[in-house]
Amino acid sequence: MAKSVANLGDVAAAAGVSKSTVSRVLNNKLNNGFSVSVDVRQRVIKIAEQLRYRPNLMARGLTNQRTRMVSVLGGAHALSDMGNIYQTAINSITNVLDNAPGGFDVTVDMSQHAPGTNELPAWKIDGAIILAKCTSQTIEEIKHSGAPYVVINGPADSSGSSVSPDDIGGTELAVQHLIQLGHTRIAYASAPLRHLAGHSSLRDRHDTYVKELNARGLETIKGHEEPFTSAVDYLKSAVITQRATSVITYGHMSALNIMQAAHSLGIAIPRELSLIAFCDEYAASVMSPGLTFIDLGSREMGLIAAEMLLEKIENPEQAQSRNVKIQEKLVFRDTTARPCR
Amino acid sequence: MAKSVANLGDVAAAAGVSKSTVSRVLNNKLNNGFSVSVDVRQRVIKIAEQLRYRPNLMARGLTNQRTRMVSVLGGAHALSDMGNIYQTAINSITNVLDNAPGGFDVTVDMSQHAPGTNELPAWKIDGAIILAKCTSQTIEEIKHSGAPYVVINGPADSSGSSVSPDDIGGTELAVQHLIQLGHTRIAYASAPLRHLAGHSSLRDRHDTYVKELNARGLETIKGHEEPFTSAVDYLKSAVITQRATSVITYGHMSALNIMQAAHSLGIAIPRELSLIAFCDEYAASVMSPGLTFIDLGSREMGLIAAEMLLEKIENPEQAQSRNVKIQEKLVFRDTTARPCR
DNA sequence: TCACTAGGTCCTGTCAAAAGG
DNA sequence: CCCTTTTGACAGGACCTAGTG
Repeated sequence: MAKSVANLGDVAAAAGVSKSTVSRVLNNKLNNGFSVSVDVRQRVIKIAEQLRYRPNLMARGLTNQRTRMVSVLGGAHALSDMGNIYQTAINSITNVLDNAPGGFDVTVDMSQHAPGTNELPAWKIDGAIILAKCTSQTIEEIKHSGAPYVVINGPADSSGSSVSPDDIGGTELAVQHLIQLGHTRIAYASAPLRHLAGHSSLRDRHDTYVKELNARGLETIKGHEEPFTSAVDYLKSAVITQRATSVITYGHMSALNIMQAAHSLGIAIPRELSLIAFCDEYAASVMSPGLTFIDLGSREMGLIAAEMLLEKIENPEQAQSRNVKIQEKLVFRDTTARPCR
Repeated sequence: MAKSVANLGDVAAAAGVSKSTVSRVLNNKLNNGFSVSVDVRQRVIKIAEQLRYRPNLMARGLTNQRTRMVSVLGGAHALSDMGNIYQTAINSITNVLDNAPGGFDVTVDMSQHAPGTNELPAWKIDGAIILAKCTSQTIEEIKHSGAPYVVINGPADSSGSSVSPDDIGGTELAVQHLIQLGHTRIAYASAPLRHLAGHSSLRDRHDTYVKELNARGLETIKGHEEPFTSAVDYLKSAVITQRATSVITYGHMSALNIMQAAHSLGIAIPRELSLIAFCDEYAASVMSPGLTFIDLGSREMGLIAAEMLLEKIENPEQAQSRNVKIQEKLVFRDTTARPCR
């Protein structure tokens, strides 16, 4: 009673030709000196449509060993932070892969895998994109399966490519911007986000802050060493006690907390405090007032990651692994200004 | 040179038994009077591990017509809003399905499908969960494929189940809460979100606001009819001109905008203005001050949706479609208080 | 009854080969 | 023997029915 879906044989029978002919017509295979009469071609196509024929991709994948399926790993933790950069990246990844010749199905794996277990889908995939990180076991599995992979905003070993934002350059831009505006008391507020533990961005942004200030003979503002727990307490210490006139903060969520805290302490932004954060265009666009931010280039990251992956899928032998750094850009808007003191 | 993955035959050869034996051992099939010696069983399992054998699911799916794969559709638009309820729902969906006997792979389809095209993955799936909405063509495809489906926060026709929050009840709770606190001038601020066009929540929340106020002989505050474009202008009209002492707003993003606007207009929350929004626990938890909100129960929605889907997958004949309404709950925190005038 | 296996089945893609002119 | 059009047989990997010693 279950609806039986039409298969190649059904179409062949209905069209009065062999299965091979149907297969070749529908797949447009013109290689081995193959040709069909216009007559047969049209009949086959028409009947396939009538019967709503869709090839059974399990059988297809069984023979040609390709599934045209690309998996995005690490979705569960990467998407847990509100509106973070990975959403934008995923959008551009799907754009590229959807529109690639032949097309790929992009699926995001959302399972929260217990540590030590395998993150790969049970399906054979043609390629993988990893958001920030995955377990070393997963990397092993991917390598063993032979599928190429690209890591976005995280490290890859020699067998895989990576695309990351240049956090060092971005932090330099932020410091330069504030100094050009006339600030000399510049604070750094780190992120309290749990799932970021150990991510290079934490270290890179912080260390560059310290290095840049030291290089210019400026004093760092205490509290930069570790994540703040209360934005109000942080501002009391950094702005009121230590007289910072500007804060560079890890991300848009911490920026939001700092803005709220500044309001409640009666500190005007940007008149009394300049604020700058790392995030992407989308996150910044939904905040008001317009945040001055270091654009991580998430759209570009997704684009490049997808293109590199595509190259490796199409050309497994030839394409080689690369580690690309995306330049971060300063977007000057309403939360930074000359200091008033 | 390409690493060839071990298959059933390889394991069988290495263990010195037949493929059937390996298959049955690994699948624990004890039905048809099948049995194995402890000896063979252990040897097979050990060798399978050594060779890192993983069944080729294409071949498996070919025979038993099940893929143990569940697809979440509508991810692209559902996840575009920062930190919205679907992320939480997806998390509980994956929890349930991962831990189901046998386990399911949950993948979220992220492609932004051109209107009129098919949203289904090319793969046969065992079931689908739809976030808010999908094209009617997709529904047709799912039905034709015979896979069961459940819609979260959206309408389903007779062949599918649905789980939605009770927006009418939730709005009643919000109005009641404000009235109990002593408010009589209650405003409603709708959402400017594009991808929500036509969603029942827009109508339900708005209409219930009007109905509840009318029923109590209270005047509605102008501006409720359509989404605001500028939160500052909205508050000027609703709070300053029309002297509203409280605002019910569509979601956490509009709440955020209103909080920012209130700050910049010098309106203290909750002393001069009470604010209440519809969202889930997670969104509310990252905002400060603690937002009073109507909890949409996204975790529960995901849970129930996954369980209903599971039931239909395991019991295609017996399980019947249901439309479940989740009760919304008021969470009283720091943005609502007695009016001061 | 126990312990195990051969071989057919699912459906598509491919290749060598054959039919028709 | 040519070319064009079409085909049958088989591979691919796991599962299951029927069957063996």
